[in-house]
Amino acid sequence: MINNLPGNTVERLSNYRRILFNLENEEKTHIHSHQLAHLLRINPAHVRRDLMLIGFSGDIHKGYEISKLIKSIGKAIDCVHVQKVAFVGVGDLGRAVADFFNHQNTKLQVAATFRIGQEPGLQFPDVKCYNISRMKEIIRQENIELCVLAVPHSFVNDVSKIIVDAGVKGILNFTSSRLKVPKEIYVEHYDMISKLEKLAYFTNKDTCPGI
Amino acid sequence: MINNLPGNTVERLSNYRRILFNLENEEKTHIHSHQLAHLLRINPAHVRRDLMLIGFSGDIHKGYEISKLIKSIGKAIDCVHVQKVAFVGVGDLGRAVADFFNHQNTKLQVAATFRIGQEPGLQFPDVKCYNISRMKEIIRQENIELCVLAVPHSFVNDVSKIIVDAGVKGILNFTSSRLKVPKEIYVEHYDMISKLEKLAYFTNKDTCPGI
DNA sequence: TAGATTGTTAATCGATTAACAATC
DNA sequence: TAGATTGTTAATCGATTAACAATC
Repeated sequence: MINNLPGNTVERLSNYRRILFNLENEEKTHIHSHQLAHLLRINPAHVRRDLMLIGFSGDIHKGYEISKLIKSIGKAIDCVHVQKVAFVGVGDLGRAVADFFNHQNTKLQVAATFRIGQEPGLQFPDVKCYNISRMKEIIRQENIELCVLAVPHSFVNDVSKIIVDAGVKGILNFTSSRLKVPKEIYVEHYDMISKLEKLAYFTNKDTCPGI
Repeated sequence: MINNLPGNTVERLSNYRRILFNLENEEKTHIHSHQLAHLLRINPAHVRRDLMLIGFSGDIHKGYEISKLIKSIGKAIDCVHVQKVAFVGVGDLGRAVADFFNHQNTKLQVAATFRIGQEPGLQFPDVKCYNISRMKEIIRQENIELCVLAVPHSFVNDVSKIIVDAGVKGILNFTSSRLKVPKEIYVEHYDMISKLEKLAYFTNKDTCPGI
């Protein structure tokens, strides 16, 4: 891993890789910075700069070699060991993510989903769904390190406490609450309510009576 | 509405308001910039600057008056009419969002959820769930303007075409695909895969062998 | 009054983009 | 060669934060 990458660069590298996987399946071997940029709706200079940060070089005529770039991104952002992810209360939205991780050969793997107050079952192919009462046990047993958390407001404190006690290191937080967790736990917060209100604002601002 | 607010400010105003609703329920009447900032883990200057942008003034001793601030945020970011939202393929994750909008008195309202290939039912209290085959019909009938989209990769193009044809103005896109929609449709993209890979990176970078 | 907070400008910080020499 | 692309620096842009006069 390369230690000092900005968060936004890491996200973009992840995006590049996902697109490169697809291109590889289409038998493409090389891609230019402006082509990759176009696919992601970003600036070509951005692509070149990000690849510069991970020390990857392209050919001035052919562009970047796709298979090597995929490996190079892996060396930059992936950990050597596989890391397991759990979805807590997320429901259907996690399915596409689980499909991607568990079929592409990545270092992340969706190991379990949990839900509140409902009989568990096999929610997605290859991923077991448990009742939330078994969460601590399963997280420890499976050595799960990352959680996507999306339980109702009234459960947030109890559930996040269990998650942290079980040894999870990072949480992607879809609840509208700020989590009270130790500062060594990395939390990424996503608030769908404020994103929807923002969306509403921008779809309205030219038509609604303004100031 | 105030027409030239930066997107980040709109998001923060939405967050302020949500917190203010809670404080109002606790019978609080006033709050200082540093208190609001603390609750959101941001800088007090940020709060004051955002409120300056919407032309709201506080009392130098008591701080900001909560009920008036809530109204003022509404005037700044809400449209005069109620806007309806649909969740397409989102599943359980939408529940907390639906609960919030449909119980707090906001200008957004979750009017329907759709799912692929499963018998529909009443998924959340007060929100009907339909099979996706009825989507165009229902969106038109209910005059739904915003969609949260989270269907599997292979459905994205067809479903987003239907959504746009039905007249939706904004899409919160949780699929990993960039949508091909007319440019007057406002799209906000959220990519859970890259967020998880970023989370993995930051939880690992100090312990994994680095460069 | 002394002390604290607001409103607002200016400084800082970081991320994005433009520019261009080097290269083939 | 002429033209195109890379790698990299410098400029730009926007967002955040510091600072402080004004106020009560």
